[in-house]
Amino acid sequence: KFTFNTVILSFTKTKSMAEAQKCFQEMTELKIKPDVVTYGTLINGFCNVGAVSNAIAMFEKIIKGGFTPNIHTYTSMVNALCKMRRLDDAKKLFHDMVSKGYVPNSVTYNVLIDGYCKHGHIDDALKLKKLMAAKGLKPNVFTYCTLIDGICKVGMVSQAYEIFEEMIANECHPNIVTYSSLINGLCKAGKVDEAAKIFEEMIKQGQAPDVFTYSCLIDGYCKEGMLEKAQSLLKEMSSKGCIPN
RNA sequence: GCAGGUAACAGAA
Repeated sequence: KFTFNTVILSFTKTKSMAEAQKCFQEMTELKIKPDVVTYGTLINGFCNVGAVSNAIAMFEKIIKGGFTPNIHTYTSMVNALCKMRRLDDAKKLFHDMVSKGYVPNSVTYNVLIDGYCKHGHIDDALKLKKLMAAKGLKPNVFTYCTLIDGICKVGMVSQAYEIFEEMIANECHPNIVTYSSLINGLCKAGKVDEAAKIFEEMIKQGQAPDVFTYSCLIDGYCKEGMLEKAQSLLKEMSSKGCIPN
């Protein structure tokens, strides 16, 4: 069973859902009982290729079959619905889940926070962050990255920066995604100089910029017409072993 | 038989 689960997971990671399903079938033919992980892996796999209807079908099938989903299963489904822009359905499932006695963990909150952010519902996202804190779940790097990106994207870069400061004050260490999101936000707001400062800061903090980080800043410089800066960054990234794509 | 190992969240163009 563990072997099959691992193989199925590999197929879902390479987005080969046909292979994953074949593997699942093979496993049942061998009378090996799929478990909650097997179903969870498949559901998440379907979600990641945008086949949310397959995910929902499988979710309903296992429930009808008397199988008990766990928090991972629900979280995957909530995430899928959010990514499909079906925020209301996602919220509904979240509440169903809670009313059935499941306790959302930080990933569950994070996916819903991301859903709210991607819809521009920043107030609701922040409320959810408060709620998770009230439940004793500390916002983590994912929570902060999600919020910083979301808040930047509704054009409230200075508020995003406040969240960034809050995360540092709460001893949650910014990572490459945090810095890149903030740099992107600042660049898109035309604040390339500030973005460059954050870029320096991240290096000072021992976080090596990657292709995403460089792309954000290079794009920022280009859009401001600062082409020399853009070119020197392009050179710099190659010299630091970060291959431009 | 027991224990352990497997699945869910964030960034650019």
